[in-house]
Amino acid sequence: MTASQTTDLLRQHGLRPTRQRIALASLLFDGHPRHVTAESLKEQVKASGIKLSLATIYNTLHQFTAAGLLKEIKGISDVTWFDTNINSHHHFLDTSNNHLIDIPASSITITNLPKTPAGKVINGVEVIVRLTDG
Amino acid sequence: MTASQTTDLLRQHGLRPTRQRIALASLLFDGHPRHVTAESLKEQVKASGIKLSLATIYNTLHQFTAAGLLKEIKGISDVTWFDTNINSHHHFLDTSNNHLIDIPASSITITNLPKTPAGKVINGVEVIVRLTDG
DNA sequence: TATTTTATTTAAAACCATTCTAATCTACTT
DNA sequence: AAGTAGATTAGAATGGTTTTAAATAAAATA
Ligand SMILES: [Mn+2]
Ligand SMILES: [Mn+2]
Ligand SMILES: [Zn+2]
Ligand SMILES: [Zn+2]
Repeated sequence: MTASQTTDLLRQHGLRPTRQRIALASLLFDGHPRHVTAESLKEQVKASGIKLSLATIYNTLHQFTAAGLLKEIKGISDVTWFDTNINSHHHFLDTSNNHLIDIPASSITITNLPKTPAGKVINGVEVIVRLTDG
Repeated sequence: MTASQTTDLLRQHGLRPTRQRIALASLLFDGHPRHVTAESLKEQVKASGIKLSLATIYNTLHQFTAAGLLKEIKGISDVTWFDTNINSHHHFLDTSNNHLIDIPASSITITNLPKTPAGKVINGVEVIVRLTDG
């Protein structure tokens, strides 16, 4: 993607094409799917000779997410949960009150799973069904 | 569960039946399934008039987990991930290197899902397939 | 273009869940 | 009862993330 295409993309999403956003957008939206953390992106940025603050990386990742350019992988929440149900099962996560409700393992079927990468083995499957009010 | 049954349970799992562990075990293993965080458990403990430190709650939750009495709900990891793939899809999480690999949404089927609680609506489904070496 | 307005960036501090440290205390063994 | 290994604790440290507030840059206006 050229610099001017990146600029257009940002403008189309209501974001000023600053030097920092252009740098991050051109790293992120190169056509290949990517999964990044703020730290991993900071390292890529550093490797490419650009200097920008970690706060800007966080700001930008959240702005790109709000604009629909990225999706945050949410997981269960930012605190560690412990479960007295030690059998394999899954969860509803009620985001209105942060409560978990069990879903029996038998409710979920995995079909056509891509083959696991060579030398790897499946260690567990965790399904989170997110609930909101309404 | 009586105090002596709780004591037995702890001993059976190689844990000394201390006052603190007995208190936490009797709150946790009352026969009803529970999902707790260190903070939520601290509040229950406090409400029941027992005094013990947050460090002990963390220690005990991890010891109970190591003993197989609890299961930790792991989520994706302790850092926030952002994904350039904004379509609905799922992930392998390779725990040996903390890398994510996409799994198409079509690979996962949900069947016999318990009915969503009244007034709630499903907002998203996230599946994490955990991989280890071997 | 020069000026003004508004949004953005940044370093540093704050935040918050969790872990660590090291001193004290307790359960078990002899 | 004494000794020892293990457990608890307050408080400090850690690490990812957010906030603050001052400096800078982009857009709008003249
Ligand atoms: Mn966030
Ligand atoms: Mn843990
Ligand atoms: Zn559960
Ligand atoms: Zn993905």
